[in-house]
Amino acid sequence: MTRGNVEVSLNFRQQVEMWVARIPYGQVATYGELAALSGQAAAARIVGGIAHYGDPTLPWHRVVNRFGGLASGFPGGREVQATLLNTEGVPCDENHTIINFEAHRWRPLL
DNA sequence: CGAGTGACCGCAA
DNA sequence: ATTGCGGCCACTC
Repeated sequence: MTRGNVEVSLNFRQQVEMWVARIPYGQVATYGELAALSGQAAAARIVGGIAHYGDPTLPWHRVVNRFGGLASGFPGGREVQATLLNTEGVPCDENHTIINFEAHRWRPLL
């Protein structure tokens, strides 16, 4: 409600998209993390919905589940997402899971 | 305008 | 160890 504070007035979707846009090159974040950063830790599922219907220009390929596994509905398939991450220096195994996931995980507090 | 669905997460049998 | 279920918000049909 704080008129001077823009973040509070933004909706959940807006905040999620903002956080996704802030994910740096070569790092990844989880749906739950983005949901928590947006104020609703239990709304991780909504983040997936936003990824599907939201702004496609955002780096959604840097968003994965808590296990470091790639998304199932990524445009082009998980193979494409794995290739994109690999290009950024984030290797994935044959199971479409990020290798050394914790090491590449983005830390907003950092 | 109402209801269903979704690229998830955490906990309980 | 695996399976099943509830919860949250936004968007589509």
